[in-house]
Amino acid sequence: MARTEGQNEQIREVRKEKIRLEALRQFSMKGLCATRIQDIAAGVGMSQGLLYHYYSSKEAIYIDMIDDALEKTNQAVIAIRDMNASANEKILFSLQKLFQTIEQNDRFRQTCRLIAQATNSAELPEDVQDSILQKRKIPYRIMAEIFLQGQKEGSVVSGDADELATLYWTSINGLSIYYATLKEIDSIPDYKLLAAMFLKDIHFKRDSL
Amino acid sequence: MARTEGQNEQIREVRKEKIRLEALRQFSMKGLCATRIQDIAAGVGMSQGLLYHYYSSKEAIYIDMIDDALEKTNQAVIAIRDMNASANEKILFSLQKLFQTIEQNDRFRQTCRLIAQATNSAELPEDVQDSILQKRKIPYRIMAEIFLQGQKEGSVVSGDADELATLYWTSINGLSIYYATLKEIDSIPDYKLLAAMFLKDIHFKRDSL
DNA sequence: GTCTATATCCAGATAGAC
DNA sequence: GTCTATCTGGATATAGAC
Repeated sequence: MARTEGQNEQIREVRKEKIRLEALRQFSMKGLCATRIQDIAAGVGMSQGLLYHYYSSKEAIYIDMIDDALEKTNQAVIAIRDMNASANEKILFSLQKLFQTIEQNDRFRQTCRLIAQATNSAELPEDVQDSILQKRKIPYRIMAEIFLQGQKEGSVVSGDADELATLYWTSINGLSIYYATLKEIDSIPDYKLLAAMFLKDIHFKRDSL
Repeated sequence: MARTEGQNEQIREVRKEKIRLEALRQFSMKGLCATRIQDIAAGVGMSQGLLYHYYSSKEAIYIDMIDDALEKTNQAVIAIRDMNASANEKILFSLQKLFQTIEQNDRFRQTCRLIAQATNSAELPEDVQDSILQKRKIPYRIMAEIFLQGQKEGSVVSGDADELATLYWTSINGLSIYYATLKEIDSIPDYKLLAAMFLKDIHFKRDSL
């Protein structure tokens, strides 16, 4: 009995999701160049030729992963900004969430690692690289807005808001890359330590808790 | 007139240093796999074949760069630890130096980027990767010692010293990677902001300056 | 020490049968 | 949709002449 159109569609979707999962895993570890299309196929459990029925090239898979990762990051940070809360709360909440996700979510760590690699490695065509860099700027810009809000409210330390945002994201980045390389995560620092870079009275609060 | 042995030796040394410089530049941008031996040769201004009279393989160049980078990092942090000073001073001094070097020294940024890539990308044979990870642990261990000293002296916040060291290096790492990817560096945050994660009264000091 | 030419290998991508 | 077999290009590494 022949398969219906709908069943084929379903097979495609399931397969494609498996490819994405495996591609993220491997790309995040080895980067674009050192990851072989054959390894991804083997990881998924399909032949190497079949992969080309889902993606037109290795690069296409990679770009798909990157776009997805950046898009999700941007959505998340926009949601934080639009919270009805003080900057102080937004900063603490975002850091708490980020630390928690770094600690618990393997896929999130892989995503961070992938973004870091894509941003810091120039193995893509220039136009693609540029487009990545543009999207990458959004979280920095939005965090700067939040820090500005905090400075007006008096909770955030003085200084250039863009620089504070840089410090925020580069620290998160360094941390998530670090934990992405560990086999097992035993402990992760207190997110309030990072908050101490930005919030005036955080150490006071820490000690009084 | 034939060249003497000494002159040949000298040519070799000059050439080798040029190769190292160019290899660091390119590896730090594109990683091991995406960097072609031919590009390095072209960057140095020599034929591709000649490179093999200086190094036995592409990987050999890479490993040489990594070892050198890790060695220098370890020496630097050991020198900080052995300073005759309070932990408070050691932490502030090291951060000040690091920020200054990130801002001013192109080669240093490349080195950081290379270490980050080598640590976070699994494109090397496992035994080499392991040896890198071992050497990489030393700065973390030593910073933890300094934080312990600081906790005894009362200047450093409470908490697991290993976690503080992790936060210290991952933040530095994230920052240097970020600046390594920029064409031009206009401004870099105040190093005292980072110090606020570790030192109890840093915000007080900042405001009073 | 330096170059050009070449051997060798391997991975990305395609073709065609089932 | 899936597989095996194959084409093709490109990069590492070597050989041999100057």
